[in-house]
Amino acid sequence: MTSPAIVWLRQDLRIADNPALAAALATKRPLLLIYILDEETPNKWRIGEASRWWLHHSLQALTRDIKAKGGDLILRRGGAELVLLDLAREAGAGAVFWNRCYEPHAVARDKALKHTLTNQGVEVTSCSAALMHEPWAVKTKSGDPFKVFTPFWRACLQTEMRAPTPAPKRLSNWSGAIASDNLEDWNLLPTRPNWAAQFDAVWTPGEAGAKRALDAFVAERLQHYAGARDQMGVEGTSRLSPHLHFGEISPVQIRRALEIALIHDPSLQGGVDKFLSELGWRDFSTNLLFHWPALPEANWRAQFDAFPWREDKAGFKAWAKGQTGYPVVDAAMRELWATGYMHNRARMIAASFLIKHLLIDWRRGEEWFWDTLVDADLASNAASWQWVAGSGADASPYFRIFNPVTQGERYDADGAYVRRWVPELAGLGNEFVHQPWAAPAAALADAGVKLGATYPEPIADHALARARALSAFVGLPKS
DNA sequence: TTTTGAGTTGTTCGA
DNA sequence: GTCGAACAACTCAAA
Repeated sequence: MTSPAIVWLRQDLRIADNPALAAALATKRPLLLIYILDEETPNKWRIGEASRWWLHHSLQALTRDIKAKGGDLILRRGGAELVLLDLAREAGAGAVFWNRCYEPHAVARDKALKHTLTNQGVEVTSCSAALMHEPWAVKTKSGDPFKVFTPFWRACLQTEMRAPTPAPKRLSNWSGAIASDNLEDWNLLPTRPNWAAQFDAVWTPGEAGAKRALDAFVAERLQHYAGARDQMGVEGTSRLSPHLHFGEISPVQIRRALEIALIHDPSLQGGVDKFLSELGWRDFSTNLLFHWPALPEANWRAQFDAFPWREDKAGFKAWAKGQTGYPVVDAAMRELWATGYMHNRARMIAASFLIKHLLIDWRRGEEWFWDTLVDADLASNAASWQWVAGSGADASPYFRIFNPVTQGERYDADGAYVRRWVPELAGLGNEFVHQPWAAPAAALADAGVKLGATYPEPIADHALARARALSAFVGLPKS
């Protein structure tokens, strides 16, 4: 019996355009496909609760897809390095393939594993699959990684990108007997209470679901993406982020689909350019994490180490539960809780509120998002929170403090977003739905709103909070 | 080495 | 209601 090639699937839960899988198939060895759930290796950024829900369904879909092509997916739980070495020994594997991850712990783990396996005579091949460009492929003229997005993206656009690989027709499975865990035994799904009850209606994890989401986006929303992406009450965004995070679809596949759509309809150019640059931000964030591994834990700009963050347990709790008294902030946080997702603009508004109105450390927000987002991604999450805080690369200037009322009126003008997620305010007219405290008593009574009873009073005064944040930022040491 | 132009997403104030 | 300026100074990237 020919010794098998192990394909270790991680954040690449797809069959099409999976370079590691394609490379393994090209060796003509029989395949041993494995996914490892590692809850043993110490890691502050272990997979969050909402992401566990996604992972369960994604693995279910992947197993189905692999079996349909004559293969099988082996599930194992434990410390990833030990599990993989054991499996390689058990199966007498001659080669191991994986697609690269870029989180600091994954980079270190993979490097050690490659060394050990190679010393044991097992050939190791790692591939590029998750990004448009590897983090070391796009550099400034002086050879340093970019710290500003726009020149980074310009350089990306001038750098050759790999072509997507087609889906294999058959997966030649290794015939040896290998035990697999039962997915159900991993207890990835929430119970008591099942807070993910609404997730099913919103999401279809898996490669087929990702493809459908992309097709629907291209057909229905790409045309008006550049403007509609900011409207919180409208489905104007792609909602591909969780599919991308788990690797159910790749940015290279997406770019190919956009190029094809563009050939048929040149008027899509604006939407295509805008959406590609959003994928560029995903690459940029991963680059930052790769080159500055402390990004999730430490201020990228060290002068923020002196920032006078407040301890405010009650404020944090009100924020997390969507009870701040600012309708658009509360809608955002409740959308997150109900669906594991938050609209992009709402993320900026909610994050700005926590950091600048409540003066709570961005890392508290980062942890909350990590646990509650189905698209939680170490690089994007850390880079984006630092961007809002002003402590990050190419960050928002300190005086940019979102006004939740103005933002609501501009990007949720008809109040649809607030009414959907904060139904106790649904009866208020458009002029007060973003600022119920300004409504006359009669309007509140008509709408059945009792401030402080059916909906909270604002937990911070915008003008005061803004002034406080500005003075805190001005007090920071220079450079 | 020095210089130069530019830098995701905003708000407020006053004319 | 609308519009432009101020909000600061710094860092980055390339010439």
